[in-house]
Amino acid sequence: MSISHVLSADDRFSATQATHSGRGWTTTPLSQDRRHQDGFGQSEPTVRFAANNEIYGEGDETQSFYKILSGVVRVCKFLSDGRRQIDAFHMTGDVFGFESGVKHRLSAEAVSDCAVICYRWKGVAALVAEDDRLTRHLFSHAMYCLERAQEHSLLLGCGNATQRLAAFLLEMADRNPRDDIINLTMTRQDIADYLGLTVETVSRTLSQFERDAVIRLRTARCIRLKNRAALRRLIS
Amino acid sequence: MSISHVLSADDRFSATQATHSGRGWTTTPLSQDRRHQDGFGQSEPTVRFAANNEIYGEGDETQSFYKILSGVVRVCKFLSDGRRQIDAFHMTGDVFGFESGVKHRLSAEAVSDCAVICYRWKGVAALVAEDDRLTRHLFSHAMYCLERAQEHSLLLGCGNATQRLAAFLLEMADRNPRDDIINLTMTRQDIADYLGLTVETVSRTLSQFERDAVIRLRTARCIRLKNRAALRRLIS
DNA sequence: CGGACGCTTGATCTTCTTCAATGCAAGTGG
DNA sequence: CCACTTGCATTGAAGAAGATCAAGCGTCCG
Repeated sequence: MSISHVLSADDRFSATQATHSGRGWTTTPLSQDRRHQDGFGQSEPTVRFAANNEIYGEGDETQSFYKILSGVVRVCKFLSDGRRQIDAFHMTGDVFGFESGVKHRLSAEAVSDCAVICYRWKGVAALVAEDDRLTRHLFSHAMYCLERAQEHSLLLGCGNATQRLAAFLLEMADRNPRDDIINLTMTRQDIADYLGLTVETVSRTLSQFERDAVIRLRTARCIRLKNRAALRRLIS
Repeated sequence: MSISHVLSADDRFSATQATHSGRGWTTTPLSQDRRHQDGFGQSEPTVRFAANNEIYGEGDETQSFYKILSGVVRVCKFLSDGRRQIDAFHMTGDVFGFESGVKHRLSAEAVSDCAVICYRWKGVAALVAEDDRLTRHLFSHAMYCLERAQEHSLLLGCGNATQRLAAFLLEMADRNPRDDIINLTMTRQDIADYLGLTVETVSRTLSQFERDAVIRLRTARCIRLKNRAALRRLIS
């Protein structure tokens, strides 16, 4: 336990604390309702964020990184012309906000109501100096993030709208392999900003998938995969 | 020295070994003409690759990672339909081929004739276990690569052709800040595959930059930046 | 010299974006 | 309970950016 559990995706805290009680969400980082003993020599606060609230902003100091207990988070960058690129979606068990610089290069926002553990730290150097075992964990995590970032580049560089959405659906299905039902927490706009497309194109492409009997749109946010193989064939 | 120099971009070996003597390049990983004492407890071979030769391929075992003494390397992925996405270009001093998995997920090829130091290893775990100081270096390196991968995603997701090329030129200029002259080692096709465009669009956009007096194309591969500010304004 | 290769340029076609309208479900207030 | 608002999603029509197809051009090198 102690340190190593920080980065393991499926520790027991995720399960026990995931249940949140109705309303009562806070709009700014407060409401620490329970503290974890986490091997950092101090207890770590659980913080809740309401949907669409900022967890940290571009330029904020990197005083903490986070682990999701429940909910979905988007990490994104805002451009001067108002557009937005979403770098990644993070779900229960994921660690995010872990950057080596003094300031965050990206923002993080709650897609849905969220509960996260907030790990305070004093920069990579300090952390690494005091604990080699943790270093190794964070290291693996960095390499994992790197792989995912590369895959994302690949998708954006090579794929057309159809391929991007196929890849996106498979990615979401992998995250939550409960039969073939995907519960999208994010809006079409979020998906568009993640895939470098427009809302309209996302919507049209999903509709086309449904006409082709590849998926079933039970509701806009609840999708049933009817033909995974067809999706895989699209990206190949 | 010893370990830390492995990942420092500007160590003295880069300079002394960069001079290669005309022809005589090998087509496969051989020709170790000098060995470095590198703190790994064994000497590290210098290997040379001729332009367009493969350094490692997708699916090859990750037995080594590399540091460039001279030349340019592209790290890329080939798609089933014959297309190619270039993930990154690496130049003198850069480390590449460093992956945590058992097999390489990408290929690496020499863009120009290259000389690289080849560091053999037995996986991240083993390396990390035996040397904490090295771990920290590799860790920083991973975080640096992650940042660059994220920037690349951002570019591919949000930018149009003009913005992608502007960013590319500035990136190249930063790498080799010798006045305002950029010596591109790579072909237009390489650039296109890096930016998710076609050769024609790359060529047209560069021509447009020249018409707008933003750059001067002294030759196809030698570009003079006449108005850096204008390029920066394009990406903003 | 001539062929190969890489680069540029033009004309056309496709795909995605943009603009605009409509639909649809949830929440609110009279 | 029903009108009304509001936010998100879908759909259509028009436009633009980039891809594709097709020549040409320059340069390097045998």
